[in-house]
Amino acid sequence: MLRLSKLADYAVVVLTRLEESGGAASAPGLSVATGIAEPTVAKVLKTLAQANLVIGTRGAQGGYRLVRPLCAVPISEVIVAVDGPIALTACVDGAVGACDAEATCPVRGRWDPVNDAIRSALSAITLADLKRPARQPKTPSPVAALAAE
Amino acid sequence: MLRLSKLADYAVVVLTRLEESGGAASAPGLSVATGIAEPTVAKVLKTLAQANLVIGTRGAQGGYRLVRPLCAVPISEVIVAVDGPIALTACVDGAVGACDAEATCPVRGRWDPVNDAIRSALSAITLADLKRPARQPKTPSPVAALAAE
DNA sequence: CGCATAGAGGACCGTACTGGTCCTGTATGA
DNA sequence: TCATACAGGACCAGTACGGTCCTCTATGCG
Repeated sequence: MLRLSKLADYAVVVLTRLEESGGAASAPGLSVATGIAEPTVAKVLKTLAQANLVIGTRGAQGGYRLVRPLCAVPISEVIVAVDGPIALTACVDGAVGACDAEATCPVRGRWDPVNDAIRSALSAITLADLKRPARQPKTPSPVAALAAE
Repeated sequence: MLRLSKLADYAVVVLTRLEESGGAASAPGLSVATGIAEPTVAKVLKTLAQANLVIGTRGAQGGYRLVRPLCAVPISEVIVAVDGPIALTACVDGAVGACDAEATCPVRGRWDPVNDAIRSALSAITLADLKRPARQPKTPSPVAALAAE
């Protein structure tokens, strides 16, 4: 189904909520705000912190705050942070040994353009583009431009 | 990891091999040609037949043949045939009830542009684009155009 | 100074999905 | 008439993911 992991979905939700909370909030607070279980929210935030998308401060009155505004965060970055590198198949970047039929594989290493296309498509969309209303965006988003082809 | 199913990978391999065999071959024949186990090849071909990407003829001397040349088959079609609709998350096309936090979800239904972007990116690449050499394509592929943005 | 809060970083387990095989039925050519 | 090959399932095992929990560290407040 070409599915994205739920964690990545949660990450987007949490980050969006984080900005709505003024750019800073705690994991328990975000849990009640989003309806996502607290341990899960914490897990997502910890992952995002490792990717430097948020910064966590410990102690009482601690919490997480956004490093960049959502409009400066492409979803590709979130996906990479949570799900790892974007690669549709194992046969990427000339990886050797990942596929047992390397010798006979007729599409050897040719998924790369596909991966690149998806990467660039995801890089063109920022988290701000996923936010609620934005009914009539003044400037047509790159998404629309891509879809129009 | 945003992974594609192996079956879809196999499908591309099998279809490519099918064209190299003159557009027609049997499942056992494709199995030995690709190195993929015969039951798996059969499964993939059955799926592709349901999607009208190949046509199977029964009986001795039977087999499968391509309906369209590879250059007329976007990979998106193969992926949809094997893996189902391309949708990164459950919250697609305004599906209701799929997400238990619909009420509070701040990105409700906003993954759609992402899905569209990926769909269009995958639609712009045909199976012919994945074939072996094609080192210096005369006409820059749409993939390159997308990546250049 | 001590305690409550909150993040960091793991380990851990159940489930659901995928990959892969196999079985039965049907069609067709030699 | 039989061997071949597709059609359409059911079926099983391995794995990866989602989700929870535990321990440790840091920090603000009473």
